[in-house]
Amino acid sequence: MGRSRVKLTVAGKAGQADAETRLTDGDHQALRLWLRMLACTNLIEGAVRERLKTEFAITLPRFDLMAQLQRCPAGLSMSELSQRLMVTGGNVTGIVAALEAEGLIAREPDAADRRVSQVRLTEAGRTSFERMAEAHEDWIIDLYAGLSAEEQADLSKLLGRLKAHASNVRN
Amino acid sequence: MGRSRVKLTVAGKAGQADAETRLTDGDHQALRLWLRMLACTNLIEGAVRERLKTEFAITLPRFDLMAQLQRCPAGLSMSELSQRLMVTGGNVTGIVAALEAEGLIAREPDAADRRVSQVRLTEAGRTSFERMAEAHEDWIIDLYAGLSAEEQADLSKLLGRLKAHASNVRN
DNA sequence: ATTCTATATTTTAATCTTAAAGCAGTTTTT
DNA sequence: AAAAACTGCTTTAAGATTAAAATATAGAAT
Repeated sequence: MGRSRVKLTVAGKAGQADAETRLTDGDHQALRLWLRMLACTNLIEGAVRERLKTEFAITLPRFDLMAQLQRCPAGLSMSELSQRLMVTGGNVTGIVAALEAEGLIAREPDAADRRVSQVRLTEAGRTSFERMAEAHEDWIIDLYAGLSAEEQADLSKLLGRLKAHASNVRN
Repeated sequence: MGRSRVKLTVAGKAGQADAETRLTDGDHQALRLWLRMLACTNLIEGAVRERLKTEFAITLPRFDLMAQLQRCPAGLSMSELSQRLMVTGGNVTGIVAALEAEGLIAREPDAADRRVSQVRLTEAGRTSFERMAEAHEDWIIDLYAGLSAEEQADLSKLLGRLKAHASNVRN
């Protein structure tokens, strides 16, 4: 992301160009639009990831998992987390293990079904998450502040229509 | 500016629900918009990944790298690829190695600077990419077909504005 | 020319991700 | 009840990704 011109010598995230940069006149409107949309999303997601890392030393997947747990103080099973996060079970296993090792979440065996683990935030996890969530929402608000409320509503509407259509485009 | 409590999730893939599904009334407009945008992007990107995999047995990163090379028949160095793809050099090293092993690209030492490798598509790579690119563009056109040309233009304009603003939101 | 600095690339260690295989426990069939 | 089928979770293998360290080469400064 457009850091300054400093030495992004070897390791840095390279370059200022984005997906859109590689377009040609011949490309179809939809393709151009797609690349622009991708560039936008990556820009915002990258900013969020970076700030979560630098300000709170946490990754986005872990933050997302904690967000689910905060909304369900009673706890969630691994399967429920998998569904809500829209990722595979194996993935949840790994992220839960990491957060548990950090003391931010805890697991308890389910009394009724011995296959199930109930996962919930610890007190430390809840406290930590609340601070992060507040900052996170502010970042998003700032990142979208270039659009007025009306423009945001328009954008939302167009995306809603796009989503509705794309969901139905099956092979 | 602490706002309402954040209830969010950022998507991954799998399952049916999407990021938007878990919003609450208290959430700020920008946050809702962001989650919707993320859901849209993930939906489309997921469809593209899946089809590249099932129809052409290739991953999206590899396809993207080949797309860069097709635009530059003279070849690109690892650094140039890194910049254009907006990923780190180490990442390019891995993807190039995989494509080279498949015979789709080739590397040649640069005559002028012995640190540099020039990478380009092989004949097989070019042929293969052309077929994939055509299908890819068709998929995108279909996925966006729920929006009229005007709506697509509106969306593009809004995203352009968003991108311009978000690029300037630096810490 | 020698040393210092910068650039190009690779390697390594982490994290995240999926698909598929495997294990353990539950439920349904027979 | 025994067998079969299903569910919840973990493990494994492969790929993508980054940051940071390591190499090798080039260019600049002394």
